[in-house]
Amino acid sequence: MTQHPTSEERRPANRGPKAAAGNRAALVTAAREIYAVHGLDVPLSRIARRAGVGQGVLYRHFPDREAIAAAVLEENVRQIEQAAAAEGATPAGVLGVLTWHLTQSAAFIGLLHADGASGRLSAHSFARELSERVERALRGCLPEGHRLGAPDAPDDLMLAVAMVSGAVTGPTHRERAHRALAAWRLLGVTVGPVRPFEG
Amino acid sequence: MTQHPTSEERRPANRGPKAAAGNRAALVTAAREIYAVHGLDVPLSRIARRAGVGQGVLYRHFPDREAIAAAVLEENVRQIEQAAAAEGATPAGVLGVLTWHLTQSAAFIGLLHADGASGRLSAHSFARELSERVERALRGCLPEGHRLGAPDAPDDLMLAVAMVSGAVTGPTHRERAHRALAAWRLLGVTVGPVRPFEG
Amino acid sequence: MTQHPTSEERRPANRGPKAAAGNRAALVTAAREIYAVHGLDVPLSRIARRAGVGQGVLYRHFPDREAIAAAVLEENVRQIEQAAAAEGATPAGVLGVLTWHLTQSAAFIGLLHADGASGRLSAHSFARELSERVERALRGCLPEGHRLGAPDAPDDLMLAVAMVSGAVTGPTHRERAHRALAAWRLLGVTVGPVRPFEG
Amino acid sequence: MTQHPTSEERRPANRGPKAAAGNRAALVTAAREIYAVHGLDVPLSRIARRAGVGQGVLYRHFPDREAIAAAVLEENVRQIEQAAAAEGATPAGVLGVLTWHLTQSAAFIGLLHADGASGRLSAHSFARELSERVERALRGCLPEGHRLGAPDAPDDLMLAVAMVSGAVTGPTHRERAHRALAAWRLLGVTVGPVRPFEG
DNA sequence: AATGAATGAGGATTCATTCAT
DNA sequence: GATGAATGAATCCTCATTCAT
Repeated sequence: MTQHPTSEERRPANRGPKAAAGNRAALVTAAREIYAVHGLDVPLSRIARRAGVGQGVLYRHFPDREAIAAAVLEENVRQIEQAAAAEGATPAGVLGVLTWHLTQSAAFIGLLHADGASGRLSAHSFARELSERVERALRGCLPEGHRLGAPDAPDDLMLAVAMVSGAVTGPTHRERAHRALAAWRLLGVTVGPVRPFEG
Repeated sequence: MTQHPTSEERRPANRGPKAAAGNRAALVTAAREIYAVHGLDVPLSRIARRAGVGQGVLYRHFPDREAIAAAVLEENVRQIEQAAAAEGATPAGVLGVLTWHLTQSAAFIGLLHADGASGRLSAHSFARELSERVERALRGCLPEGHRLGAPDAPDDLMLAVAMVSGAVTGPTHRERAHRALAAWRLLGVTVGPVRPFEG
Repeated sequence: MTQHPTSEERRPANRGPKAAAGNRAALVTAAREIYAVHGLDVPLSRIARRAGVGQGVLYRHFPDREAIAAAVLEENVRQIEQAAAAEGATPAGVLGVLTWHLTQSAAFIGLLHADGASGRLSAHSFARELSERVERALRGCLPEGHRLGAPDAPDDLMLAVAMVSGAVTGPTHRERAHRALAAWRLLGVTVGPVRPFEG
Repeated sequence: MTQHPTSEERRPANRGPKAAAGNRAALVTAAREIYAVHGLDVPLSRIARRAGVGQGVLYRHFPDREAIAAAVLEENVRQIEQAAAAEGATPAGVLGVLTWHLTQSAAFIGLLHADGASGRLSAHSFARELSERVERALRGCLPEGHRLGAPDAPDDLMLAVAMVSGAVTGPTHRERAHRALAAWRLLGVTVGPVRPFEG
């Protein structure tokens, strides 16, 4: 993840079989960076180029377009899980991490309203799985029987997350974070600092 | 000089200029139906085919991809405006109409969180315009100085709409409407019947 | 030729059958103006629009793309014939008129090296005809048995014209005229004022 | 996501990366042959087909329409440069090579009157560059201070070349060479054998 | 195991030409 | 006779995917 040039337009030599694991990581990193800026609808060749590997390597590690998206999102989800599992995790803190990821990644936003009629991610089981992992992580750190808002609102936890994800727009990270926080506030939910999880 | 129209083949009937208005309407209808299911990122040829016209007709009526999207969305917005302007309009009623459109059209959902980093619609002025028309319509029928939620949440009206749009997912209309209502309820907002505006 | 708006983007009403002759003239004028600027490879619709008529009118008067080019060029050739037939015509004067047309019209330049392998006009008999009319007009006003340059150079009159046409390039009329005159000078030919024929 | 490659059909053999150089050469050859006959305004797909490669290969090697034209013309220019740089080069000999290329390639003819109002090549810097390389090559082998024709004719070298290029027409190579020689003769310029440069 | 060229289908767009009105 | 909409083939170009090396 560090030994690979991430500036686009690099054409490195074949670094040999040893680089396999590193290549995978480089691809995920490259994909994350590109997805963050351009969304999921990007030529795969661009990801490979930015990762500094050939097209074939991408296909070796990820059988299709969804696989790499899943790998990128998996890292987001994992951080949220780690934040939830950490010593002294608070709901506010975990939601802060979740929110941070929402502001970082257009793809992650998409994940959380995946299964929408036009969702790029819908109809892919990995999206549901990842979404459920987020849900489990969040529930795990909330008080037993916790409910947001009105008592008759069903499934309110992930509903709230989806709602916030709908609010996260804007060109700059700062602006997106601002709107996300405003959204949580509208829901009456307190959210900790918006930041990545750092063990 | 660069075209070799096969001058031998049979041509389907040219239905003549009288068909122009009908064709335009057919294109908008076809686009709406396709957008509703697949979102805005659809081959234009598909729209033309479904409308039962040649590709050229689409380009004649709509100079580019945005133009037809704008035409489709404009109808959604117009209904909301009409609902807001109608005799005896109530906030709940207008929001019901708005919500109905959210449940009908993936494209309309997209409009209301346009300007997201990866938004298909962002960076197109028509999206901003339409979005502002929705805002004006809604504000016009709310009590003076109305605010949703917490008093320090900025710009809360459209923020709430964006949030609800984030919640609208699901394969069936029924399910989408259900989630939209749940979202409004989480925000503490009462919404009238979810239905199209009918003068 | 005068009653028709030549500014592009005009959409006049149907002016009725009486306008037929005027329409033809308007088309030729429009075509000439557009050809002068953009060359022959222009959408026919553009010509019709500039002429202020429908596409169909163009096809009524000119069965194909070549026909309108021929009509435009025919006017150039006619002026040269008139210059040659006029009272007190001199070779230098007629060549001046010819040269003026060369500097005015990319299409006319093309005519005079028509039948080149890639000539847009080649393979169309009208090009040969027009070219021959130019030749007859020029020969008619030269002294009997006149020859340019070396005595063994065959067909030297039209060869010289073709050569000069090859020299006529440049963005401005002034520059093109300058180069045309320089070309004639290289051939040792005296050319009168470069101007249109005015009876 | 926007592509539906028919994953069922048989694919022609992928001849592998080794074919790259050969493909490039095949494309240039195909382009030269087609340009010679039809000029530069040819569908790129035709070139690819004649070269026996897919469309994509053409775009891989040549990013746009100009690039392949430049590659083809560059070879013409290079031969002239080599002829000019060769041991014992004479003006007549170099002009013979130049003339040979004029008779071979409609595209090369076009290059030498590039910047005409409707010239396909004008406004492309590569055309000017190549044209200047021809000029330098010719000047380099002419006697110091050489001038063609009248002493007041400006820029007479390339003017003469342009003039000859205007004269080069005709269906057969023989005829084109004949007219080219006649043109040079009219200018009083002696030209050596019309043939390609062979080191 | 990596490279990156080749393939070709698909989508966007333009325009010659026809023809209902 | 005029209008201008409709048609759709042709061209451009992109990119997912395969595969020789």
